[in-house]
Amino acid sequence: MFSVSAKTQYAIRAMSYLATLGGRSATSAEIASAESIPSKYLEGIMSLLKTSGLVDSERGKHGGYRLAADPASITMLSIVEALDGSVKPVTCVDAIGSCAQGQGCQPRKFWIGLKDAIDEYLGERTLKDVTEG
Amino acid sequence: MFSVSAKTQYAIRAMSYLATLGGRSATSAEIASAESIPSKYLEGIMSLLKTSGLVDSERGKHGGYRLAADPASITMLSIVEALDGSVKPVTCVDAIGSCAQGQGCQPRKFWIGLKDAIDEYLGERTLKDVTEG
DNA sequence: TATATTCCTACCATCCCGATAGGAATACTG
DNA sequence: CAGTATTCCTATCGGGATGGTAGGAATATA
Repeated sequence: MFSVSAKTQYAIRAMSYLATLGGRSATSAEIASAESIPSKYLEGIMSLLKTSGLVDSERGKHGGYRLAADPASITMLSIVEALDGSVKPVTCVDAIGSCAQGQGCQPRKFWIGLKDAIDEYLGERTLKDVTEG
Repeated sequence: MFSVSAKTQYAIRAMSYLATLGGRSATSAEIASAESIPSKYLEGIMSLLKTSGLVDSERGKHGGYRLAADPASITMLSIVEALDGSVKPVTCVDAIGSCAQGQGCQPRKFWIGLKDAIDEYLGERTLKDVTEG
């Protein structure tokens, strides 16, 4: 359980690849080829990364993608959230007044604690940590 | 992302309900009614809990389910694993030699670390913690 | 104008999941 | 033994998410 979508795994590999380029930009096709990711599928992923501000893009000839920030300042949490949304074990974790049990709901506290644990782990590792040995 | 299946949430509620009975047994139908869980669906869930040794069951008239252990010694991890399997963000976390990158694969270490963080959180809370206020 | 790229929309196939149905096995009760 | 209440097993189904494809519009360069 708690498996990570292919989309997110692809995104991490794409980001890692960009991190190795030292600021140079790469086209979606180049990344797809280098990382063995379905080319057309990756296009959509790169768009999501763009929307979230994790990469910058340029269109037209000689266009492509580059990291929008230093690998050391891009958290894994930001990548994961860009594709699959925020960590939410159960739907009520962010619905403040929605719990019929009120603010003392113990299960809800339990799930929020899990979310916090995951967010903390993902938030304190960066793309640099995962990319470099 | 990382949402918990309805099956697991149902299971936790069913286990919580059993925990309130102080050792008395309850039928699947009673639990379903008390917790507003689809009755037939819950039957299958109880079977899984039985297989995992979390509950004991008796068939026939006056049959039913009871907790197999004290709520304080049933970890949330054991419940979650009974239904959705072990925490496995990516498939390679437990495939020792399967990583083409060898033992130094950094992404794999990252995912294993996430698994460990989740397992630790779930492993150190018990049914008692979640059931009681 | 030609070409290479991002970007947008629609579509499709497949799998997973929540849920239902029906009935077999089992155990108690009179 | 007959009836009944239960667990347990197997099959099925509909819907939604997911991985992946297709085609083309917008945009930039040469």
